[in-house]
Amino acid sequence: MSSRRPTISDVARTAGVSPSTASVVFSGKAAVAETTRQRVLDAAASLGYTGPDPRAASLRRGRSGIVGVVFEEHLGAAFRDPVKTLMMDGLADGVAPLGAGLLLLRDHSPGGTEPTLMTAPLDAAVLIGCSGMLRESLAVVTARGIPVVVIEGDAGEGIPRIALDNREAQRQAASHLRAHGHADVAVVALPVRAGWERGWIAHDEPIEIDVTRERLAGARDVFPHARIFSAAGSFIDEGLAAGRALFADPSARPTAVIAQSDLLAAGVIRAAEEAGLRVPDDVSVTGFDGVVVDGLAPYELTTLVQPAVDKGRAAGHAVAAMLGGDPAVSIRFTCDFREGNTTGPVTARAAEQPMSVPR
Amino acid sequence: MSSRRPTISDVARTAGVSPSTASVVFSGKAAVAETTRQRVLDAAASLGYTGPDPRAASLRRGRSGIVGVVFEEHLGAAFRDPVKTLMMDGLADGVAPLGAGLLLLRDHSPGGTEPTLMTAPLDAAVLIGCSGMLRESLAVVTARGIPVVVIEGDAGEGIPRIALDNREAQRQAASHLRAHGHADVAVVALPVRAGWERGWIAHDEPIEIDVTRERLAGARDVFPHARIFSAAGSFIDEGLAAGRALFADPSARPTAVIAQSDLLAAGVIRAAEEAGLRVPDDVSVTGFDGVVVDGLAPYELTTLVQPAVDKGRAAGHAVAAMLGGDPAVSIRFTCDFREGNTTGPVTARAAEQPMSVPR
DNA sequence: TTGTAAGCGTTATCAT
DNA sequence: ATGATAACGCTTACAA
Repeated sequence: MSSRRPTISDVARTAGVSPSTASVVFSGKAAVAETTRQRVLDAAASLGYTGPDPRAASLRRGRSGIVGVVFEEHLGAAFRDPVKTLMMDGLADGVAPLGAGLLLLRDHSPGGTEPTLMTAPLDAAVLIGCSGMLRESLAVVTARGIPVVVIEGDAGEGIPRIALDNREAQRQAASHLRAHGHADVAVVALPVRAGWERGWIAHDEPIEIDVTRERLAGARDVFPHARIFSAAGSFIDEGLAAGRALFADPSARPTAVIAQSDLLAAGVIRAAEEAGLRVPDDVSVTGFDGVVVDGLAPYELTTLVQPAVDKGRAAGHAVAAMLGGDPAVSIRFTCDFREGNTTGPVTARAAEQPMSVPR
Repeated sequence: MSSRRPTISDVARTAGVSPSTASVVFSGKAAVAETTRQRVLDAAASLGYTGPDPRAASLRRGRSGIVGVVFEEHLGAAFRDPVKTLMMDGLADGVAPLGAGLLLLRDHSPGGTEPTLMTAPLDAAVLIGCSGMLRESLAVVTARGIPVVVIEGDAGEGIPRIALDNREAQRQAASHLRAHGHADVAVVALPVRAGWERGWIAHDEPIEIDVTRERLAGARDVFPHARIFSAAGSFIDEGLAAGRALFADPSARPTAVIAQSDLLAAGVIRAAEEAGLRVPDDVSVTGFDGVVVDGLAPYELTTLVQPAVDKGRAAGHAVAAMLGGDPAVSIRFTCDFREGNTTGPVTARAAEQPMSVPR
């Protein structure tokens, strides 16, 4: 009907009050006489005014109520990872007090039209991992005074991080295996770098991804010579493929496998079953993350439970604090070792097999 | 150093040009002499200006470059569903030409501070499902002229929908089973309503969730008397539990199971194995969705492949079209029947078993 | 190719 | 409790 959408001024005029009064009616930031209030509301209703335009409000306020979440990967891939999903949950919680929503951002925008760290109206940003490409945009964002927090990654300089005791935690699992008498242990690792194809890796292979490197270091603290098969991602099928590689040669089977994620561990277990091995009697398997692996029952993984939700929540709190003017703080979370039924002592049958030769 | 962040006017002044020229340098919307351009860029660099403030730009332009995605559930739960994940992928694609990003929004805001359909600076909104609670906010949003599209749900009135031929598709799978001689078929259904606990349902049970009801109707078109076990969600473990219920009584085992999702089907298969039944020799199983079920190999589900990515993309296109002033269009997608290795003819051994009695 | 000018719709501040 | 005023920072006709 009307040529343009009504504004708060229109409402004010109709109600016979000033724009500031009308504004206050909608924001509730100050007391308004009930009769006035009602008059404004009626005017709004009659004009079809549905409340302040968030765009204008955010300009004036200097806040958009939006927190950007930046992923390194394709969005679809990111959400297949249960740990990331849990983190998102925590993050949503953590920024809730801020009244903020989460804007999904991809690291690299091929088309160029997508919103980026630089073009989106963000109040703050949370990076999940931090590859090289991102560093550049990061400089821009911090220059603009937008708080940034990095989860599982290093953005250098004074950017607060939400970290995990990956190495120490993984060492715990390894020690657990050693205490059970395991000596011939293999590692099924997360990817070595972006775009990695699955395969065995040499002992001096440079590992670009922080999480992979740290967890591997923990395993090597206990088993320096463990063979390492690096998967192409944290998926059950990748673990299955890795497990097949591990168990292919009956004369060189490890008695235990340290998987760097629960999904990989689940795949390894499946490969073991396929090879006629029983878990944990013939081979012990440890995971990492402590997520619920759909369909893994009746197994209960021996794993490191990481506080994924808390990590997300902490990131949310961190940006909230920074927005409030408080100094940025890095936090390091700790994993809990949880013994399930996928690890056990080396048995006669397992030990009977010829030891595999490292390398 | 400076008391406030530099604006484009500051840059213009420093460069000795007008604000509009500086603006154009950053937006690239018009030709600028190279020397002028460089002068502006230098000025920006010297002032530490990192580009136009997106908030101001969005007010002026009337576009924020943000599309809201509204979920009924907890974010974490939503992303555990591979179909939703795929849809998000398609959606991200679909809104890309718009240059828009996706803002995650939850249906229900317990705290009350969360951004909502009404308070977020959205150009458009996509609802995944549409529960009652949402209807109200919807009115507000549409009143404001913000385009809205609903995927898998009914928002009433003239709100465009992205739908699926659930009933017809499910009927195809059922017919396939009948053609193979199956007569004693059970259905493992998606939840009957929000908050549903798994269990058998009576034939007159009212089913509140559209998808569940439609797919069930398709199955009943062929097998009116099929017993129905409704799971609490689309998860492998739910399918496993359902399968156990189905196979518990050896004297009342169905020769085929119609699962309303691939994840449920995967669980049913696992339950079958657990019960010592071979798939498809002893029991045939069909799924729905056509997603890759991590860890299901070597089975390949007989299923209905739904174009999940396309659905998302279509939703993106739809809002893009609406933003362009074109009329809203509802789209109905079609599933493809795909025969895998989880269905087959009724065998002597399966038929040998006593038929189960419906009800 | 560059400049001028007029908002975009709201809210914070300060008076009254 | 209400109102007047002045930004918030930018973009885009239109004019030069």
